Amino acid sequence: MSQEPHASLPITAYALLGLLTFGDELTGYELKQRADLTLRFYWVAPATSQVYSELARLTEHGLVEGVTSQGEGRRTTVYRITSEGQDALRAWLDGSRVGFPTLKHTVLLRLLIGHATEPARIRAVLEEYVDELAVALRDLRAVRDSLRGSDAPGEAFFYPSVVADWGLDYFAAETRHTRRALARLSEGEP
Amino acid sequence: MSQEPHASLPITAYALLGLLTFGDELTGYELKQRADLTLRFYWVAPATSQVYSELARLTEHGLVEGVTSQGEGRRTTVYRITSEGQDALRAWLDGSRVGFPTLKHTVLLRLLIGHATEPARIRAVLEEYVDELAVALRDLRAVRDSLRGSDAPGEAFFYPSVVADWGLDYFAAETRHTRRALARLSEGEP
DNA sequence: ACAGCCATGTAACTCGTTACATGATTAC
DNA sequence: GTAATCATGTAACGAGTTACATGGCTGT
Repeated sequence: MSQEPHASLPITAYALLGLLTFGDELTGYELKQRADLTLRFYWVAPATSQVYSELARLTEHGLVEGVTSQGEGRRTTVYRITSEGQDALRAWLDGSRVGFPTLKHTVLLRLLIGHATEPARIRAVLEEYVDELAVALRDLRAVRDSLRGSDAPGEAFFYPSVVADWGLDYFAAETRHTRRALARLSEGEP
Repeated sequence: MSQEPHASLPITAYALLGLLTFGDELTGYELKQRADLTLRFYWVAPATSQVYSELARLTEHGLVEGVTSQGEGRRTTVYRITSEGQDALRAWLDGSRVGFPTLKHTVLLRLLIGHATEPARIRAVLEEYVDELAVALRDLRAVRDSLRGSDAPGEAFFYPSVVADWGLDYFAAETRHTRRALARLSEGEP
């Protein structure tokens, strides 16, 4: 049970809590997999160890409860969100300042100081990024497709599908921006 | 002088080092301002204390050197990049894996678990984001405009101008994506 | 039998933040 | 004279990572 009702958690804790609101109970391991699948595009892919420590803290606060099954074999704990957890999540969504997204864009950072190396190297960096964007697009498209069937307004995966489509648009836009920068770099030299 | 030539620094150290490659010498305070002005859009706006501690470390490694002027009044230290620093920066640009950008998108995170609160709240979050994007666009446009005059290929601010234009495209795209999501949310309800 | 995945953690460490402290200089 | 800005840090802390340890289960 939660002693401190107003203890503020890191956003990642709410992110993990949010992943538990889609109707199923998950082990730490599964939660990590789910985070890797979807959350990584918009937030982070937390380390396995962090998933477990965050789950421990959420349990302490009573926002999550785990059922441990100790057969003779492997010990596993399945977590589900509690109603206090639902309340806390909603309070976070409703009450906290939104804040501007943070971008840690290693490609743009390199481009910014491009004059410190050869133009060919910068072009190579941008081309590598285009390739990686294609991979990300493919992965995210697979996720998006897996939501079909319950992505209509009111259905379970409506919001995730809106987010996935946003992500697809985002990667497509990034690809265009990268191509535009490459064209700009070619202006100077043949 | 650097004892360990291969001690790997955090990326933020290279980012700050990169800000010192535009031909001028800066105090820690000025470096922080410059980071707030441009770096924050693509990387981070490091805390003041981190700027100073990072400068101390860069100095230890011999990548930067500071000249302290102790008049009778205020003590100030102006930093410039050394040739070892130039080499290290170039080695980082050329040698390290690029890596995919990391997005910590609080808006998308909230949208992902939108079903945990009222639709009206989610719409409000998105509209707030559109407003903040407008501010960011205005700020970045001012930066971009300040580069005019030396933004042609080969000139001092060519790369920064490419980056700034990319950023402007990015914020414009984000605005479109947010509007699209808002439209999607309105499909369900009148 | 052995590799690879499932499952759960601990320990040490770094990055980066907030809060705080100090004092000089400039603008009104 | 006083508020804002310039300028430089220290201390405590928290988030998150990497490396490591342990062992059961599954497919070939």
